Amino acid sequence: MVEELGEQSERPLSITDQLTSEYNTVFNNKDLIEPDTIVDEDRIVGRDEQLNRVINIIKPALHGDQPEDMLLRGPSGTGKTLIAGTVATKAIKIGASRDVQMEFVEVNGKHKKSEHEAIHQITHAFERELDLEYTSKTGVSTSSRYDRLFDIVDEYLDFGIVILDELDLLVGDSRNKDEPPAFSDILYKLSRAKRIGKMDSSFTLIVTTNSPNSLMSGLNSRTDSTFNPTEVSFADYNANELREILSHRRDAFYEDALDDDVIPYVAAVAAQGEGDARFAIDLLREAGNIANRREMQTVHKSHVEEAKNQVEKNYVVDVIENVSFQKQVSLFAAAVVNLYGQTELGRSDYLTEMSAPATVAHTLYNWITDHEDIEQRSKHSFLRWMRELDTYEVIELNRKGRGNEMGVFAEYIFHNLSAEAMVETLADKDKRFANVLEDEELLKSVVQTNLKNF
DNA sequence: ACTCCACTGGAAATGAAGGCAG
DNA sequence: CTGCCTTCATTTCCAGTGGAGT
Repeated sequence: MVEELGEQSERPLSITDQLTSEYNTVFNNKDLIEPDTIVDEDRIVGRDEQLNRVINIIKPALHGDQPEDMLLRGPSGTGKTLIAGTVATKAIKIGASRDVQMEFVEVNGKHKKSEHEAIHQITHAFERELDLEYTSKTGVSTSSRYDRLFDIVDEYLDFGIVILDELDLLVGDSRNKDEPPAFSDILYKLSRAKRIGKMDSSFTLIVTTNSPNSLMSGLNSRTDSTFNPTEVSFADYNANELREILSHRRDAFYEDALDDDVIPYVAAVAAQGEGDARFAIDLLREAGNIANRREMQTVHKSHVEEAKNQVEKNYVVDVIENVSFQKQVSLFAAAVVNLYGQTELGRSDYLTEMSAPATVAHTLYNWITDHEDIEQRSKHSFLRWMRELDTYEVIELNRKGRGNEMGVFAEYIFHNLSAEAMVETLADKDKRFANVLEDEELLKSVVQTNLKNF
């Protein structure tokens, strides 16, 4: 606690000076283009049909009837979560004015590892919304987590809305193939609780997914018979819709802070990719940030061009920051090998430049963990983590051969975020990484010796 | 087609953390 | 406090895989 205060370093300008200096921004209301903002209904574009359907499905809740569960399907950034969240928020407001106690919570399957964790998160979110005392996560069976959840809904709510975002990603422990994925159990237990009438009150499930097929085929037969959602499809936005979406959020910026061609350009760039509205909005915001940093009054097309890189980088940085410490160490080791090993890497025929061979990266992992007194895990774990980071597209993993009867090896390539940026990001985040970098010459020679011996 | 070897991937085992009952 | 239980991360064991040169 006390340590946090001790970190102040000397600054050229006093804090007061800096805080009171002229504030230059192109943003009038930045909230409008923050990722998680739930916007007014009139800012929702090109999704009239979906909006109507979701509204009609939720509506019975306001009259004491049980709404259908919903499955919102479509690629990412097509407004699924936005619409679910917006309608839920509105419904809660209306409910409150009619003395119907409602609440909604949202969990994203992407960030959850297991059934237990997901249920805990839902329970925890309700506890927070309702100002209840938090109950602990570990040391308690999953089924008692469910019970706590049902108790809360029963006791404090007339109706709950649970949004399960990107649920197909919540596969849980994939060790046993015969076991259904985690989301199957979650859906089964939640929808069963309603049907069986465990509670006086009830809730509805809104599931969103990019790949409805893998979701529905992952359900086992029990779940299948209890979970029968109404499906609503969402398609990619086209450039026109993206343009309109962005125009509706134009007032995030000051009147003349946007060049005329900025919004069409952002829309075109985003439509070229995936038709992902989130990406479009991130891009617009980042372009604004860049203009601000340059202390310019207006955002230009060229800022968007620059922002493109930044946004893609941010996605990777976001992943590395949310990954466990051991995985960060592994990544750091691989990045260091890549960064300091260039000369050696270029020398060999079977090594790609800008890569790091797994074996050497692992040796460095061991070296770093020794050096910084970090707990050391097995090679197997190291390899698994790196594979995992490959599936997150943080790095690219290639399998290569070493030549005659020398076997194959894996090499890690840094595409989306350069090894240098990766090392910097991590060194920024944790002192121990920065420590390792201090002795640059030593580190360099360790890397190169190991590459030579490889 | 074969060989070598580092990696892969599944399954089972182990160990740690932490709440709960007695 | 002790023994027990659940979940989760990691380790251990083991049977493949596959790149590339012969």
